[in-house]
Amino acid sequence: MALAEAILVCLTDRPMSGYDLAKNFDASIGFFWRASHQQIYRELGKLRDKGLVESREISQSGKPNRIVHTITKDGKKALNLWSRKPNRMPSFKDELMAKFYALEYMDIDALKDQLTVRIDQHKSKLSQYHKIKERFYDGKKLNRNQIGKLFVLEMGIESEQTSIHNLNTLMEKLSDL
Amino acid sequence: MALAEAILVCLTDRPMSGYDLAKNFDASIGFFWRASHQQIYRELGKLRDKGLVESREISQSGKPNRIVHTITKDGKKALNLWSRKPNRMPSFKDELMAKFYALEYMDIDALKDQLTVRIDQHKSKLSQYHKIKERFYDGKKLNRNQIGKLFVLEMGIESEQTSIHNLNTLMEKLSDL
DNA sequence: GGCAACATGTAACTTGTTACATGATTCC
DNA sequence: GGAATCATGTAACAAGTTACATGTTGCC
Repeated sequence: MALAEAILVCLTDRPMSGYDLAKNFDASIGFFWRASHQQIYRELGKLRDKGLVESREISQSGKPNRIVHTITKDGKKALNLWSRKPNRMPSFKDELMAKFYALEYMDIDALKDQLTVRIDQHKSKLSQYHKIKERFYDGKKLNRNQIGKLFVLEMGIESEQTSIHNLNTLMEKLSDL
Repeated sequence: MALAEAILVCLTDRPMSGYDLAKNFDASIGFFWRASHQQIYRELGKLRDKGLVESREISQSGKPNRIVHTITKDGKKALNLWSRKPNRMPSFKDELMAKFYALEYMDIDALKDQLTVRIDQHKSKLSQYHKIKERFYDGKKLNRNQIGKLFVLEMGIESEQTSIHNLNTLMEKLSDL
């Protein structure tokens, strides 16, 4: 159910096309929700059927036409309703960590390479978050919606830093083996 | 694909029934992989078909019979192969955090209650991890398999602590709003 | 000429969730 | 008498992944 809400949440910011949403998921809400463009297009269809978003096509010369989706009043009501419902356990899945659970059967050098890759990914996320913070939040007057995003962004920064630290420790331990 | 491997990883410890696995997922590997018992039973059927586990029924008086699954040589080979493959991006989904992304439309008091629930869940995870550490790892001689598990467990402890800290901060910010 | 970005989608498949179903034993 | 634990499963549905499909503009 919650992909629908994640999309609605994004659309409270501004009307967006499926393509915009897919990129937006990677850039901002992607810290706590991921979705591929196929999923997003499918879900947008359902949201339109339920009247939670309104879609209109915008002609563009050269490029293909965009279909821009706007959240409706019913969509906003749905968000408020959702806010009062209890949450599912956050889902978290990490293959790399699972591999450490059977170290005896693993190729240790391969794991080290994979750790390096993972650490780099977290570093690039971290610098991305820092850039977003500087650009859109630091020293700006913020409304309630923006403040919520800033809170989550700051948590994202903390949690990326912790991940990098923990993975570096793991790498050292693996090397000392 | 990786649920199969998560199950195999658990079975490197000792042969287990579907029921054992479901509980084990919650207690230990659950930090980085979750699965319901329905998923586990379905996947065990596939693993048996591929010859990666062997299953035999054990009669019990009173209780229903258990079907105990043991990892085979092919299963161990599959794990080693897996260890050399690159990992997917870890998947992470959190409804509660998503809600902060559209604060304007949310019921703030409801969110505070949900934050309290979440913090308690992390606290109970943390104390569970501490107990496991004391009981099975502290002051013990460990083989390579156990060392890997300890590494991950220590990461789990760190990351629960960070979560609790971050969520408390979030709660304060929400109250100051 | 080739690749990336823009832009939307379908089809087939695998995973994950929810609800249902059975039935004994133990504890309160 | 009722709930929890032990133990295994099916069926239906929702969510997520992978591969395919199309066609333009702009950059190197």
